[in-house]
Amino acid sequence: MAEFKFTITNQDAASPARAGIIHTRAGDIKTPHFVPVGTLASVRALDSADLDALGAQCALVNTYHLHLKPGDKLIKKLGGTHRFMNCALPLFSDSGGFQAFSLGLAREHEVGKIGFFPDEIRGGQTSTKVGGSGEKNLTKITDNGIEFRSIYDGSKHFFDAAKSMEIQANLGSDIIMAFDECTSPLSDYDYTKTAMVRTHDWARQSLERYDKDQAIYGIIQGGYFRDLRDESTKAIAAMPFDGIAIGGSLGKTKADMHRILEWVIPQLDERPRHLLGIGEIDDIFECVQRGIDTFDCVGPTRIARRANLYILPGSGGTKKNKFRINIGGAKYAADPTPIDENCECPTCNNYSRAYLRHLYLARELSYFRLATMHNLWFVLRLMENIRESIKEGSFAELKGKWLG
RNA sequence: GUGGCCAUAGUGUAGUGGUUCGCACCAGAAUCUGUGGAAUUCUGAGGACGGGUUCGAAUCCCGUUGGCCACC
Repeated sequence: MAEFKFTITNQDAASPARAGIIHTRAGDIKTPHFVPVGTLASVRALDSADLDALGAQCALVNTYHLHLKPGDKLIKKLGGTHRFMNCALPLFSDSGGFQAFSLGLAREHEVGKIGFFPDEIRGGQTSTKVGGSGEKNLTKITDNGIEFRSIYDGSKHFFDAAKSMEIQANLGSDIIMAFDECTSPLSDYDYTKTAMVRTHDWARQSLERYDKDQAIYGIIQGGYFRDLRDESTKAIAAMPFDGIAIGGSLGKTKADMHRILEWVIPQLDERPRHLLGIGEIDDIFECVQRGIDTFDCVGPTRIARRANLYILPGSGGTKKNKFRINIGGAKYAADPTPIDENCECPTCNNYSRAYLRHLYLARELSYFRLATMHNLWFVLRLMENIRESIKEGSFAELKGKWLG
């Protein structure tokens, strides 16, 4: 903790956006920055050398998943996560609290963090699982902690703040998260409040039990309820965390999410602010503008594996998203150009859309790496441009250029 | 040449004398936000050809064509 420090180098004049440097024991992170998610001590399809080559400054690993596989004690025995995955970059770890949601109500109701109801987002497509006949809830949550079922064998695993801190200490990550309960957009006020209150208790317990050589972020909850967000902001900000994360359900639309940030961020001091689980292209602009320093999100890497590759606005794009093409599309079958003409990533420097489409359809494993490298490169370069623009006072201009 | 078997979507197959032929792959389009899931959703196209039996045939019968197997 002594080695953890956040320096704000530039404050945007027109918005809460800011550029800075998070100094961690494992190295610096220039912000705003996107944190690639490597749940199982690996950003899917990439290795640690790829991360360096792409210019990633850090990564995020997961407590629940690594506890189950291969086990945090084993990782500790092997010298910690950095050594285990041969990655020197600063590592964040999530507390496991998100799995209260992802393995719980999210599974049951098929909803995400931003709770568009499935019928709304799917444009009339119907699913037998929509609305609540989904899969089994693998969690049982009480004020004492969360009982998880293993996704592998159904065995029971109980997490409380102490356990989460112990696991994260074993993992040896540099920035850890306080144990929390992430709620669903379908949760009502009373439930969200109950979850928030125990998250605050767990935050205090986390502070008592964590490894003081690590830096720790507290997590603000409260869903899409203004008074709960206010209460949670006050409670978490009053605790001696090194940084503040904003978690939980972010409402039903992106506008709701923006509003939540506008409620919360003005009440925060200068500690680094992390937005958990968000990171589409437009979100990055909107949230940086509202004062977020770091993001983690599976989006760029997951959609890459599922054929969606980023392109600059104005160079095509799918009907609904001008930042992506679907490389599986028939129109790319004979396209000799790179994914994006202006991209200098290792994939675009060497391969055509036609080739990538072929690899995708043929289910060649190389596709996953090439696609993931491109999307990650794309987002990381975007973050670089955003940092630069904040320094030069041209953030609003850059945002306008991208979002139009 | 003789005998037998077979013919259903681009491919491989299921099934029944009676509303719009089931499935898989495939193809096309989409979804994905602190990663359970190289996952999910939607869409597409079908009974070789010619006769016959029957109220009704993709289903039963005959022939043609094509394929497969065995024997000579």
